[in-house]
Amino acid sequence: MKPLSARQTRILQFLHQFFEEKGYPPSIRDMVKGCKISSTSVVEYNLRILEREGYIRRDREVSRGIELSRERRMVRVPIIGYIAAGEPIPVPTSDSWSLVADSLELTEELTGGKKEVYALKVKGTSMVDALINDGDLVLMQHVETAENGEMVAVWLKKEKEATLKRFYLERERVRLQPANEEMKPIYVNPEDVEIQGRVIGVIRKLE
Amino acid sequence: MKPLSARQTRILQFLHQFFEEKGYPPSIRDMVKGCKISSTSVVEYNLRILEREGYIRRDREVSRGIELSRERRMVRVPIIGYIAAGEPIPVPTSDSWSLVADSLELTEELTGGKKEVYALKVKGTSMVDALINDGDLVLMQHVETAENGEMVAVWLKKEKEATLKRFYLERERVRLQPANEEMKPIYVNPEDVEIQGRVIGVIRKLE
DNA sequence: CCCCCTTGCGAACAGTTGTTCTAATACTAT
DNA sequence: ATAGTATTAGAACAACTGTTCGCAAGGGGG
Repeated sequence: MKPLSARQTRILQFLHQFFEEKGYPPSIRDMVKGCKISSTSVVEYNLRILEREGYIRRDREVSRGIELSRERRMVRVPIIGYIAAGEPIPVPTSDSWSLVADSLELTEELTGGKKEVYALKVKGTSMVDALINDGDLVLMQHVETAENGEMVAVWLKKEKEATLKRFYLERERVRLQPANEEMKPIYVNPEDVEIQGRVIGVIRKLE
Repeated sequence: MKPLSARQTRILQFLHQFFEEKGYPPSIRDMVKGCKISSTSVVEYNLRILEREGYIRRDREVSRGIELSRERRMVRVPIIGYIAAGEPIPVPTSDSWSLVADSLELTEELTGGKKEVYALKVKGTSMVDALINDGDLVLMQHVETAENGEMVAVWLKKEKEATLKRFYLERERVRLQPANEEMKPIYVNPEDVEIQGRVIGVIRKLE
């Protein structure tokens, strides 16, 4: 993307502002007025550049046929339960996406376009070594096996404990590494590890 | 809201679908074609009803002047810079919302409807005591004074250090409490504290 | 200097589009 | 059935709107 001229920046900014305000795109003559430009052809000229540079998409010959390029996709993520040290980790079922009361609305920017993302609310401060606090929301994707280095939610059968750690399968053992690099990893037997999901994000809301 | 007729439901559904697909609202004649209606006046007639019942908002005499009432709760949050232990904390300027290259799109669910929210990217692991990791995004709101108990970004003048802590003004000193409750607070002189913003959220994206 | 490219300007054209009017049809309650 | 309301149909109009064309001003390089 080449840098935009002052006029192009102005038009792009007006485009966003108008759309935000009205809910539909401006006409070329709206832009003439809004950006204090003297002719529609100047706008037309600069719109071509904005389109070529990928800032907008246009449908020619259609009034207000401008689409702002940034993705505006929203995803509704169900909060299917709580995650706490001593309790089993909830696993999504087929109903999860339809029958759940509480949910969270996110952009695909946060879910990375992944499918079947769900959220768990953290109960208690047992996950501070993963830099996760009481009340945080953990974005999860259901998997049953993990790649090395991925942050996963695991259930340790012997210890009867749920935890969030980075997963590394080593020779005959599994190394679980806390997100906080200053803290020491724990080593467990592979049979003791039950992978419940992959952590793809953390959201903390403060009041 | 009265129940909608089949035709009105059809139109409303087409409206959403068209908008989702194209990024701008359909014209009345688009709806005629898309909903297999024989006349523009029928669409006009039903649009009035949809407007009266609050499903849409219209700007009369404006082509494609339709705004969908549901879900328009997206906010673009500029990432105005980095926050690191030894560097001053960036403060938003009036340009921040228009001239920033990098930005984040969020729902108002996360910003709580607050105005002038911006984001800072965390550089380094110096904020682990706030349960914030390298690469995390901190959602901020610009304030110059803080209420007791709020999580704030502060610049400690004497120590030349940026940090995120809960703020408590006590008799003659300021107590800065890490989010991790197991860690001890630090006490500083009020003159040494420069409040740069209020933390309203934390977002961590994992790959 | 000239040439080429970018950018800006004004006007005109043709297709698009919201609106309105009249008439017809369907449905409901009395 | 009858009156009244809700809905549909078709057409015509005036304004809106994207496009295009000719022209000109500026700027950089040969």
